[in-house]
Amino acid sequence: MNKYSAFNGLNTAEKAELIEQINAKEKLYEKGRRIFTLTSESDETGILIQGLAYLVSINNYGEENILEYYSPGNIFGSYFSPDTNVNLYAITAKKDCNILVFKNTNIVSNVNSVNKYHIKFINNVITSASRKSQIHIDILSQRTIRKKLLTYLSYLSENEGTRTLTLPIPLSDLADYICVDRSAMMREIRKMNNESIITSKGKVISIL
Amino acid sequence: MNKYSAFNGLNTAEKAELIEQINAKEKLYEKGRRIFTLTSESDETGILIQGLAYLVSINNYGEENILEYYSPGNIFGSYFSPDTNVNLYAITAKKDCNILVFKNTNIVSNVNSVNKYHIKFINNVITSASRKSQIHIDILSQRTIRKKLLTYLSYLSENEGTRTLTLPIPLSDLADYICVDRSAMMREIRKMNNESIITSKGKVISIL
DNA sequence: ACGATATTGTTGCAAATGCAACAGAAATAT
DNA sequence: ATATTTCTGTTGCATTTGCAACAATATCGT
Repeated sequence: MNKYSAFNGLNTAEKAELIEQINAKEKLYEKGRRIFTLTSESDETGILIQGLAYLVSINNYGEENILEYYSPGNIFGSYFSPDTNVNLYAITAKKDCNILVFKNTNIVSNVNSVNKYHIKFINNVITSASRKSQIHIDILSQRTIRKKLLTYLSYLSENEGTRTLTLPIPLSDLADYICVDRSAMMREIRKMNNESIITSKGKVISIL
Repeated sequence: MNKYSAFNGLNTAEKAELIEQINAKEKLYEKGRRIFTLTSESDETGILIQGLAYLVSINNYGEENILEYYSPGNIFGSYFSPDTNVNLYAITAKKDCNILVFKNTNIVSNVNSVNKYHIKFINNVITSASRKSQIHIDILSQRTIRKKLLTYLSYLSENEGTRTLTLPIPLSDLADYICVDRSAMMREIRKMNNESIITSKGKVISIL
C-alpha cells in the first residue's frame, strides 16, 4: 500500500533537504530485531526505506499480535501509536530494514509555509498514517473471513494496479493482520479457489 | 476518548486565533444528517464541538457499518480516510452536532514555527487521528468478544480516569464498533456479570 | 549444497459466534 | 401525555471459526 509514503510528491533534492532538516539518520536493523519499543518516554519516528517491519502489540503472556505492517515509505513510531498502559507496543523488523530514524518533534519543527516540501511532508505524514489505519479497520470490520480477505485484496489490488497480486507478507502473518485463525483462513482460501472467486498458489493470488 | 482532541494544550485565545487562521466555521447538523460524504473530491475537515458523530462505511447494498465514533474534540474528514473506490465512507450525526468545518489544506497552511499554537495543533491532529485508529485496531485484533469488550473498556477507563463508565454510544452501536453480533455481545456481557468481572446495567458498566 | 527454520497446507473436533425473531423498556418526537 | 421510534435483553439453533496437531514445501543461513 505504497501510496501511503511519507515522501510522496517530493523530488530527490527536496527529500534530501528535508531529511537534513528533520535530522534523520539512516540505520540498519537486522531481521528479527526490535526497532523501537513504544513507551510513553519514547520519542522516535521511523520511515522505512527498505525491508518489512511490523507494529506488534504484546500482551501479558508475551504473545505478539501483528497490528500493522510497514512497507517502504511508511512512517511509524510512538507519535502514531497510543501512549497507554493497556497494551505494550513495539516495532520489529520482519526482514532486514533500512530505516530513517528521527525525533517526533522534528516532524513539525522549523516549519515555514515557504518550505513547500516540508508542508507536503506533513500532509503526507497525516494522510499516510491515518488512512493506512482506517483501511485496516475497514478490513477488520468485515464479519466473515471471506469478506475480510476480499476487502484486503481489493485494497491491495487498487494500490498495486493489478488483479494478480503477490502478498507483501507471508500468509501466516496475513492471518494475524486480518485477525483470524490461520488454518481457518487457509480453508477459506481453498473454498474461494474452488468457487472460482480467486486463483491462488501460496502468496500469489489472482482476483477473478 | 477525549485526550484525542485537536485543541489539546491550547488556551481560549490561541484556539480562537487558530480557528480564524484555518478559516473554520461552526455549523449545526441535526441528528441523523449526513455531515460529509468522503469522496476523492471532498476536501472538508471537521472538528466536533458538541454531539456525537460516526464514520460509516457503506457497502453495495446500502448497509452501514460504524468504523469510528467521534466525541467532542475529535477531528475527522476526507483527509484522514482512504481515498479509494473499495468502499464508500461518510460522516453522519448520531446526535445533534456542532462542528467546526474547514478545508483540509488549511490545517497546514500559513504555518510558521513562530506560531507555537499552530505547531501544537498540527501535532494534535497527527496524534489524535492516528492513535484513535490504532486503539480501535487493538480492540478489533482481540480474538474473542470478551477480550474485545475488555480492551475497549480498559481504554475507555484509562481515558475517563474511572472504573465506572457510562458508554458514550448505545450498546447496539458498540457491538458494531467492536464488530460483533449484538446479541452475542449481550450474552457475553451477561456472562461477565455472572462471573463478577463487571457489573453493568445498560450503558453503565463497572470494571471489577 | 545442506541442514535448520519458517511457512504452507490439511483435518477432526470443540467452542464461540452469528442469525432470526421477539418482548419489554427507554428515549424521543409531536 | 401519548404515540412512535430506538434501544435493551433474551433464546434456540445453525454455522463459522478457532484450536491442536501434523506432514509437506519452501526459504534462509552458512
